Amino acid sequence: MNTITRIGGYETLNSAPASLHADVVTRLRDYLVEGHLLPGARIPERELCERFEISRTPLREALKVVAAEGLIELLPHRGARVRQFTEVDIRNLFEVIAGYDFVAGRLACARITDDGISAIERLHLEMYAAYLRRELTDYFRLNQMIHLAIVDAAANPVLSANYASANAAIRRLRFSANLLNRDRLSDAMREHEGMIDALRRRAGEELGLLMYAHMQTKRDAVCEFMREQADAS
Amino acid sequence: MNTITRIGGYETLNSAPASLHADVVTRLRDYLVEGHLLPGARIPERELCERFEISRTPLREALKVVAAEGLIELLPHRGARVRQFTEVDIRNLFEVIAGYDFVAGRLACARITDDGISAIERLHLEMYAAYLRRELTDYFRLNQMIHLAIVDAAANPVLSANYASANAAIRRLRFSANLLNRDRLSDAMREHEGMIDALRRRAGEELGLLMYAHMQTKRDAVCEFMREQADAS
DNA sequence: GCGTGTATTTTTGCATTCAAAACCGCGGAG
DNA sequence: CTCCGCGGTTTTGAATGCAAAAATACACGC
Repeated sequence: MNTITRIGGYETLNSAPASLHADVVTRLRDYLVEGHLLPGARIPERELCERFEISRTPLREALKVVAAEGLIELLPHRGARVRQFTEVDIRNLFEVIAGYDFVAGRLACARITDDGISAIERLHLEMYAAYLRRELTDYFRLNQMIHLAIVDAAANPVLSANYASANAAIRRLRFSANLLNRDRLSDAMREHEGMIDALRRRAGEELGLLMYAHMQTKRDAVCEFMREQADAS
Repeated sequence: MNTITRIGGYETLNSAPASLHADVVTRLRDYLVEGHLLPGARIPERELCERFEISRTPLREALKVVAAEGLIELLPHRGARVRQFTEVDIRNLFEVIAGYDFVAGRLACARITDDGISAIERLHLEMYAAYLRRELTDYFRLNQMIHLAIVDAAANPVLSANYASANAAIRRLRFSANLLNRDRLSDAMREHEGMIDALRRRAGEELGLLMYAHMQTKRDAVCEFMREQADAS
């Protein structure tokens, strides 16, 4: 028998067969992150009930939770809408995520195993290969995996949960931004080189600051991209 | 007429007459933070319904949201319990909060007005006075206000919301820890002196690192306190 | 033809209902 | 005496129902 699946207490990351409620929250979040609904679109309660084969009550509970996470917004008597992130929203999110990366870098150096370092080095090499081949999908995926691996190495479930939540909001956006800012890739690669080096030396303070600066740079790149998009339209 | 009260999108901090749902979430959170229920205690659904004069549906929606925040945990078919924070939980929370403080310090220096700095300096002096008089309640309250003021000065609603949420979990605990670790107060005061000085010079990088280190120190003090408490029982 | 006021439909928010699972007290077996 | 099992009660989780608000359709006046 599996262990009890606690909800709250940051245990929802378990892949255990969670309760219906937790399951619905996860499915709803994924559905949104995968971009089936356009930003600003009304969320069709009735339709999602049919899709998930549940009644309105559990769906509405999930909507409130996802709204609290910031993926959607609830307009009184007007239903739920897919959150429209402005440039300022994204900027704010990146600044918080940069803080998570800072903490992750510091703690990871203190807590990661040698095998953990090797694993991240391998990911880094793979990412470098993808960079050379200009395979942006792989590059992006590996990039994400490296950051996640460092966050996980910090061995702090609270950090991991918050990081995941904040990232959900910007995942899609970041990909498009990377796509259109190819020229930024070489800088990002250089920054990653430095990060891996600091990790290898377990220089926590240095890694933390590097990761923070790295995310601030990304923040600026993404925001610039958003402004271009906005101007174009 | 008042503006629309958005929920999600981090607008819930507004003091606007929020929807019933947002209101219930706030009341429930406050009720928990104020410590009316002992950690580990079952949350009496029926009773809270009567207290808040609502039916079970909106209360249960609020329970899921507060569970996602980590204040309570939901045990399938066994109801909601007030979260029992272990020493490890608190340690993890403090590490994340330290990250928020780091970001807040950096951004505040870049964005705060001169008047804002003056206001914080005043709070600092008041806190110093409370420290000299050993008025711990005031000291603690002013301490919190200073940290909050710096976070607000960062002008990042995402940061503010996350900070508030993380702090809710440890507010009570931190107070008891301060109470019993009087000898740590002078160190804390010295650290605060340095922070105010860095803020005055708008030395963001320095302030960020000072605040991070300050919270790490607090983390250790609180965790030590928790271990003592645990050993004593 | 276009804007406006009104009636109808739909959707939302909450209360209530209902089945199922957990709790509880008690009796019996080991 | 302790442990297990069993029926009744309580509590939980989810579906449904219902009133109110919003969206929509539509007719009327300009």
